[in-house]
Amino acid sequence: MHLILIEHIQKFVTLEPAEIEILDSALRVSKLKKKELVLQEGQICNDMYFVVKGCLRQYIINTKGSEQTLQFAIENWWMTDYLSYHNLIPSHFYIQAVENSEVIVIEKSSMELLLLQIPKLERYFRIVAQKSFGAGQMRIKFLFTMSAEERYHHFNTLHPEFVQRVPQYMIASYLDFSAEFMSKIRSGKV
Amino acid sequence: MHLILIEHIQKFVTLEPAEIEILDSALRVSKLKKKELVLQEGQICNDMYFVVKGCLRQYIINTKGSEQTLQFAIENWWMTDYLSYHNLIPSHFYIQAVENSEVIVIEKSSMELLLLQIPKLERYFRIVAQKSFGAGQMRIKFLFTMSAEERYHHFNTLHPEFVQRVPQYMIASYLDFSAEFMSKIRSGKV
DNA sequence: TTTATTTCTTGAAGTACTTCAAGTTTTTTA
DNA sequence: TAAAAAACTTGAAGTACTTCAAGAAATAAA
Repeated sequence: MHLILIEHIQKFVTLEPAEIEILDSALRVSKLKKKELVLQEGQICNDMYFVVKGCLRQYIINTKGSEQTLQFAIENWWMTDYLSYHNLIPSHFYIQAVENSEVIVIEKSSMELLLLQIPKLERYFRIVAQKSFGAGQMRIKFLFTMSAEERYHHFNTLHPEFVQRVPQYMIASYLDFSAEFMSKIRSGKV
Repeated sequence: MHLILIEHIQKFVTLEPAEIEILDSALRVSKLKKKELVLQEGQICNDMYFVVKGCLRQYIINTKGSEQTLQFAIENWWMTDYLSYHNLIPSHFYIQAVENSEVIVIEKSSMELLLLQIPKLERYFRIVAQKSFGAGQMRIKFLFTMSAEERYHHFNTLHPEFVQRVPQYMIASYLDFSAEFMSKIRSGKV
C-alpha cells in the first residue's frame, strides 16, 4: 500500500475503499540512487513524481555551465515540469535525486486514466497545484525583497533540517547567490 | 453571458448547456477603475478574479516603501492570492487594476458551490493552476539566468503590446531591476 | 487650456554581490 | 584504509547593478 500518498490525498478529499484500491494498484514506487536523473533538458516530461522518502531537485545548467537549483521536493511534495507535461514540449530542466530516494511515479497516460476513474483526484491535484503556485509567489516575494543574507537566515529558520541534508552549493543557487558568498555569510565574513 | 470565461473553460473541458446556465448565473462582472485595489496586504483574499478586459497586477510594498510588482494578469488570466485564499491567512499582497478593467469575480463560497455543481470545473482549475505553476518556474529560470538587459529584451520580444500599455516602472520591478536602470537599458546607455 | 500629477531620464557615487584561483575539509569509493 | 572525488573556505579584484537628486516629458485633471 502506498500509504503516504493515500494519506496525503485524504487530507484534501475523502476516498472510498474501492477508489483506494484502484489508486493503489495504479501506483508504482521507484527507488532512485543519489544523483540519478529522472528528467533531462530537452526531454518531454511524461511523469509526475511524489516524494515518499528522500529529496528531488529541479535544476538548470546555465550559460557558464554551472548548475542552478530552481526547486526542491522533499517528503509529501510533487515534482514535475508542468509546462513540458501539459504542452508536450521539451523541458528546460533537469530533475535529479539529491539523496537516495523513494518516489511514486505516475505516467501521464496512467494519470489521465486515474482522473477519469476517480474524479475526486481532480480536486486533489487542483488544490495541490494552487497551493504550490501560492508558495511560488511567496518565493518571488522573498527573492525580490530580501538581501542574500536575509534569504539565507530566513531559509535556515524555516527549514533547518533541510540545510543539514543538502549540499550548501545547491541551497546557495536556490536562494540565488553564489556558493562562495554563502560560505562568507555562514562564517560571518560579510 | 460571460462568454469570454466560458470559452476559456471550454478550451479545457466541455460544458453541457445546463452547466453553462448554472455557471453563467453564478458569475458577476465587476468594473474596476484604474488604480482601484481589490486586495490589500493584511486582508484575507476571498475572491478569484478573471480578467475579461484590462489588466491587474499583484504587488508588494517593500521595506523602503516602494512598490514591487510580482505578477500581471491580462485578458484570460486568473488572479488571486492562493495562499491567503486556501489557508485563510492575511495576504502579503496588493491586487490592483492597472487600467480600467472588467473582471469576473468569484467568491470563495460561490466557487465551492460551483465546484460541487459542476465537478468538471475542478479539472479546469487544476489545469489552469498547473500551467500557471509551470509558467512561474520558467519565470524563475529567466530571473536566475539572464542579466537585467536580457530580461528586458526577452520580455519586450515576448509581450511587445504589453510594454506599451503598462508604466515602465511596473515592468522594471516585475523584471527585478530599478526603473532608472530600465531607462538606461532602453536608451542604450548601458 | 492651464495646472497638477505621474512617469521617464540622466549622471555621479556607492554597494552587494560575483568571479577566480588556490587551498582545506569532508565524503565517497575502491 | 588509502585514494579519489565532492564540497567548502578564503581573499583579492571586478562588475552589474542600486540609490540619490534633479530636471524633462507625458498624461490626467480642473
